[in-house]
Amino acid sequence: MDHVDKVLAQWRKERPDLDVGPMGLIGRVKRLNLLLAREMEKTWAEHDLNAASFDVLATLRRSGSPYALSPGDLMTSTMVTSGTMTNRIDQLEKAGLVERQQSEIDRRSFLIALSDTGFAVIDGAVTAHVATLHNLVSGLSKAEQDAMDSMLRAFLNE
Amino acid sequence: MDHVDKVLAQWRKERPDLDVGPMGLIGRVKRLNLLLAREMEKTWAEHDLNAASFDVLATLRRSGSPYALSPGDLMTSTMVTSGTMTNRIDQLEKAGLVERQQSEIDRRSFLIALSDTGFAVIDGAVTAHVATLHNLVSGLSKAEQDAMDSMLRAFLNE
DNA sequence: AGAAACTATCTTGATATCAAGATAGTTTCT
DNA sequence: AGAAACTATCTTGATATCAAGATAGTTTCT
Repeated sequence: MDHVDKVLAQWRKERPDLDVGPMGLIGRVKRLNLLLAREMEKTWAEHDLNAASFDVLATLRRSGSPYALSPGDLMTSTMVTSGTMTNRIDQLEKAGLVERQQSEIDRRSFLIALSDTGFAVIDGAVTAHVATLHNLVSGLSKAEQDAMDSMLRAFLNE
Repeated sequence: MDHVDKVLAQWRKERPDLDVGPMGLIGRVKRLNLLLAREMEKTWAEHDLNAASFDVLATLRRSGSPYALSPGDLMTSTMVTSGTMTNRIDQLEKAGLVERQQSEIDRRSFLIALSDTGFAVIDGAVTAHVATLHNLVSGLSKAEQDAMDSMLRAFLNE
């Protein structure tokens, strides 16, 4: 009888006309997401990063050499708006983790490149982050993890 | 080969030393949550509500007659801070959906009560919301839904 | 060549949230 | 009774985000 079960019980009493079954599943997805986000934040904080800055640095790092993308590419990958991306880049630049490089061919555009410090920071943070992820899924067997992943895929592609 | 698979492929190339398996599962939980949240927002918007206001009104409605709780109780149920709750209540009061009632016994405290309009609005919104939830899970069979719910429970209780 | 349409990025103003602290009232202890 | 500790709620100041629009530069079309 967790929090979600209590909510369902309340609705069944107050609104017996509704079939609230799917609310349990969807409520648990939300809670799991929240729990996972909180745990991951802790690891990032140990490297002086947060969800936003980790997101940008990791996108640059995994894009491979020369570890540079345009703000537009970063917006697409991270699914934030242009205003948000400008703000994120400003802060990362101020912290010395990335630098803006003017494009030679199109003077409207920039490349956002990892600095040497930025590269070192994100490499350390990713290593720790992956270790945290292993911890987070350790309560499920490998088979359960695979089953859950398959179902999530099915859910996402419907 | 969805977005998450592409991210994993990039990491495997750039950081072959890391076992990024769990990143797929956790990344899909995040994306599913985002997708679900977006769909639910649409239904709420049709009733002039958003996640925050639906959250508060639904908590009051399912608490049963007399549909009134203290700000402290609402904070616990909805997991937001006191400043956030004050702001939410201010707006709901301005919209005429709830009213603040001074407690007779403890003059520090209030009860936040659904107004008649508030009751009608949340009852209509919940009915539509539950229909949306049924739509969202319709891609999975009943058996799959149950299996996924069990695994989410296991994950949450570890 | 020059106008119109398009593109890349940044700026502005508004919103929801949080952390920390303020305020007002209540309970406990001596 | 009065002080100390506690409680319930609100206020303040800071942050990240978004939507809309501004700015500067590029491409396409005639």
